[in-house]
Amino acid sequence: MFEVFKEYLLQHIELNEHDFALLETYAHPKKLRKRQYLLQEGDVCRYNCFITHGLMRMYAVDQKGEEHVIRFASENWWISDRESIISGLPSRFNIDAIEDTEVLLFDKASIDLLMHQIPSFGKLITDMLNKSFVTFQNRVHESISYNAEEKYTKFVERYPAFALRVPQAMIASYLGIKPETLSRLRSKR
Amino acid sequence: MFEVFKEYLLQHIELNEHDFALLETYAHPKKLRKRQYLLQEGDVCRYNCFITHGLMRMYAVDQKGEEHVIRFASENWWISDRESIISGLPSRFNIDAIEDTEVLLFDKASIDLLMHQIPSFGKLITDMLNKSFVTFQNRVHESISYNAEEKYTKFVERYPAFALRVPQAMIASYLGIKPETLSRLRSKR
DNA sequence: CGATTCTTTGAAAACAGTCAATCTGTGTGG
DNA sequence: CCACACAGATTGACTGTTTTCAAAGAATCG
Repeated sequence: MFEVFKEYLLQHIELNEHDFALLETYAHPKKLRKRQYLLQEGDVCRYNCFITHGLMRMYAVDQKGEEHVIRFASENWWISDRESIISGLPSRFNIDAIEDTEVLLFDKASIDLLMHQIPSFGKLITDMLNKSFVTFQNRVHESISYNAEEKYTKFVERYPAFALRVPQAMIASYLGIKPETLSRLRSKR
Repeated sequence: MFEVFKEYLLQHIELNEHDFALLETYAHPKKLRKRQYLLQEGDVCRYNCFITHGLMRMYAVDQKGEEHVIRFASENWWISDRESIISGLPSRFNIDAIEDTEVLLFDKASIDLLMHQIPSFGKLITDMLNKSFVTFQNRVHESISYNAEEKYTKFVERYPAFALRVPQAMIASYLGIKPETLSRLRSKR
């Protein structure tokens, strides 16, 4: 489990054995079964979560009880409610497992300490935040610029793995359209 | 012009006169007339831009020549194409002034240097990135969860000043709807 | 298998977009 | 100061897309 994380780190930065040992000290492994919550609306998000295996989603539930998927995340991605971690306020979002999933959890204090102790790890985390920012900015761009069909096409191009692994209704939710609409635009080619 | 920036800094962090002097050294003031570009599609974005007076927008233009507003920014906000600054690649976006505007420009090297020399300024910039991230995440959330009328209502609640200062057609573009549609949903109350 | 969940399909209604014309307010040049 | 031009906003009639509700058909899991 930690091996996957080690691989991930090696692909981005250079670390010695001492750094790895330190990182491992603060990593809390956890296994989640399909449908199991990592974070539930109303709770404070305490962990930055690195996914070593599996697939998760972050979503909000509106007044009508409908779910709206904010993002998906699979192996070698981070997921958490940044807003809640930073502010210490209850989250408005849920995070749960779409498949059986294995993660490494790092609480806020650990991340701060590790970023400080291992500057290259700090840079990695900052780069990750920058990338996430750009990803969301692009998502906003696509969301306001394209119609349902174009959004779906772009989603499949960008995330072919998600298109296969995620139930269609959740993809529809992610795109901001109804499952019936997605089914229909898929069927006409 | 720098005074506005100084006020902004004082509201967030504590700095001594030496820090202010250093910041001022690297701040390049610039005046933009209404409709003037700060960044044009295809150019590399070289500056982080702090707005001291006025109002700007960042937008993309699609194949049909239609503009899609990614974000607005006014006094005491930062604007730039982060993706282009970081990567050094040409920007897909335009940034221009909606009103006559005054800004302070900081190139990438200056920001890096200042963040390093003045840790509290570094924290401010990081906090700003975190805030921007959360803002875009929330925008995605609203964009996939609400219909045209709800999006407009929330926009007015969140940005009452923009609702007054920005032409309606640009607000429509920001919300991902047509100007006629916005006009119509405004007129029924 | 049987039960549950996910997907597809149909018909009608609601919503948003298109195109064209008109209206409004602003600012400019004569 | 007026007349005009121009950009922005509104309105109408129509088209097209997406949602809604309901039912039936697959697929998956214990």
